[in-house]
Amino acid sequence: MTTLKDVAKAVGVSPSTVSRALADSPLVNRETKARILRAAMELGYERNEVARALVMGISGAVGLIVPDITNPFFSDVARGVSEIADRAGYGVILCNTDGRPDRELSYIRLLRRKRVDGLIVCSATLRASYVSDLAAAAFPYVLVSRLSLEPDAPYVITDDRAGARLAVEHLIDLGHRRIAFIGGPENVQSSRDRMASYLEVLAEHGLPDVSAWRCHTDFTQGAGREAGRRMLSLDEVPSAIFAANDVIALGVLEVAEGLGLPVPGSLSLIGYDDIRYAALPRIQLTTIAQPAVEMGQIAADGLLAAVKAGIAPTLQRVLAPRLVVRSSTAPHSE
Amino acid sequence: MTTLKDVAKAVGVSPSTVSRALADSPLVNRETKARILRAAMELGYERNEVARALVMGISGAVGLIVPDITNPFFSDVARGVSEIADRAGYGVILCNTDGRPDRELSYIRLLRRKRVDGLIVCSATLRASYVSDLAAAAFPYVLVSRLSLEPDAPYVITDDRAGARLAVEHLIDLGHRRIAFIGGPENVQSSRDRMASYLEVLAEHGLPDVSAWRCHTDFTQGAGREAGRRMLSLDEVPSAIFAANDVIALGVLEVAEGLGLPVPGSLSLIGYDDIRYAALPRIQLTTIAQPAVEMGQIAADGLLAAVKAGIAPTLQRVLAPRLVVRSSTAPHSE
DNA sequence: TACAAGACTGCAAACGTTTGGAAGGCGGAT
DNA sequence: ATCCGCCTTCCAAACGTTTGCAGTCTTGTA
Repeated sequence: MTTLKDVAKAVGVSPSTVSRALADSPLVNRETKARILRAAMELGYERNEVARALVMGISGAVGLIVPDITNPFFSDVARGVSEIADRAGYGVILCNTDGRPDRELSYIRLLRRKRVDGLIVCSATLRASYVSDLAAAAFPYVLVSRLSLEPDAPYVITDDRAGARLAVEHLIDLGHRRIAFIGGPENVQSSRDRMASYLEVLAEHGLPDVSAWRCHTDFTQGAGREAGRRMLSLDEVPSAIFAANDVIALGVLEVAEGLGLPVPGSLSLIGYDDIRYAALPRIQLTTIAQPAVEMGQIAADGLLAAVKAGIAPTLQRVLAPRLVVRSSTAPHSE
Repeated sequence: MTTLKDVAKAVGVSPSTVSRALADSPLVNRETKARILRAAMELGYERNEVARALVMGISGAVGLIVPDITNPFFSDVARGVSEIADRAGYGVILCNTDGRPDRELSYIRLLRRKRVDGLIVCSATLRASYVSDLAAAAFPYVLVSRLSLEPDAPYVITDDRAGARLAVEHLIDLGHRRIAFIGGPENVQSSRDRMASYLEVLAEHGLPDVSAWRCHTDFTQGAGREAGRRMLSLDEVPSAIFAANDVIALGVLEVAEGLGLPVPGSLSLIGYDDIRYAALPRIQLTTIAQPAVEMGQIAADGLLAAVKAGIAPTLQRVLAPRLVVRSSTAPHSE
């Protein structure tokens, strides 16, 4: 690879002049600048960003930590982050944790060793001690869609309690009284919030809390199938299920139909996230929409702004979830 | 951040000794090594990978260039790449090109400036001159799922002609004779191959090539809707559509049902890729499966092996596509 | 003629590592 | 007593930039 020095030698100037010329500094003569630019082009010079990062103390990259890029919600977030980062000339380093705290931690370490300029974490579990470490080290980061216990961590989330409320109240409005909830992992804040809100709304309407009708599980289709199968083969089967995300809901949909329980005929089903595939005509899943791409954009924006200003990100943004009624929910008739 | 020097000072040795100790070199005394390790721990030392990258000439990162991470096929590939890269301690830098050649080029440049150790490109268009540049510069890269014109580029693909043949022959076996094809972008090799194979199989069976029944478009749902709408409002409407990927197929599915053409009752529909959502009970899209995660893994494996060995990747792997018959295709009855 | 100012350019240090070679100390063999 | 070799450690250069400071040269002014 050709270096600054090579260009300098070719033109007959010092490396520092080349550096300045390429940075378009007013300190260097127009004509020399032109000669340098031409030579750089001819030699196919490409600045070595790692050398630059070393001296400048900035790497031009941010880390993006997600549980699973394969989940449409997170690929949307990634998309949003990537758009903003690109525009600012930053690279995005992608990490999949599968929700495992040990992997989160080792990723964080890797990324910090790589001296990324900031971190976007969509994977935080509740007791993610590394989040406090980040805060303590004044390392720039933003949490997306998942909170940790760190008191004033910067974040971009939607209001999970409000979202869950929308979902459960929608089912109640339709006349359902046997409403089940399939949550995500217990150590994920948003998952707990949705559960809490579910219980709250139930109580407000004088509906009983049946423990067999609620559970925590994983945010995957397989987990949805499993939990769905369990609940739908209960003696007293729920007439509606609120799943903590769309992927789980699709799993439930699968087993419900398999068990001869048409949706929404015999079972109303509502999801969360409004992933793209929830809108398919054959699916038409009623759900709570979260603006995933936008969340990624906002997080990246906030992070990069702070990084550039050399301060810690401060944004704490709570977006409003939105009920999207499609045809996986129907009035309860018995 | 604490540096090697800080640790050295704390222990009372030279930085080089610390460096060797942390690399577990046999050149340093057991006892000193222990002291150094302890001090490093206490000081919270984290090696600066960018400094290391500068001197070692390797960055510990690979670039992954995809058209759109939001497309399940590519998020699966990303997943596969990420798994392998992680295991080897490499970072993955994600780039979305939206299929635009200018963005591909600028990403390649960015990544080369960042001195990534290798590149996995899922986004190559046919005349991607940068691919030849990579080859010329002996820069390690692997093409995934998309070929360029570069003669012996390393790649991991599935046999697109065979896949398309499976699809079209399946439709013909079902008795269809009015078979349409909605392709991807014309400048994408796999897209052209599928088209070519479609025409070939048609000819082999003495079926006419009706130009209104085939087109190139984008690999998106919107494009699928549009093309589908056009073809399904023709005077002579096809009885079966072969879409060049599942995302397009889902778009077609959407408009077909909207136009009162039940699938597979009035229209048989077959896709390509076998994305996760094609298997949903409500969707049950017949399709040609490509092992996306595995393709990512193979590509990353081959790339990293070559990078470590200091040679150019040589793998040219053609995987077999597989027909997955579900219920979006049915015998033609007229 | 001398001097100041301004416009360029070069020198050298710094960023935090790795690593080849030199150097120091020590024990054992001659 | 001398020498050799081994074990351990250090020195210094190198990776490719950026940038404060100092230097040079030109030009205009007193």
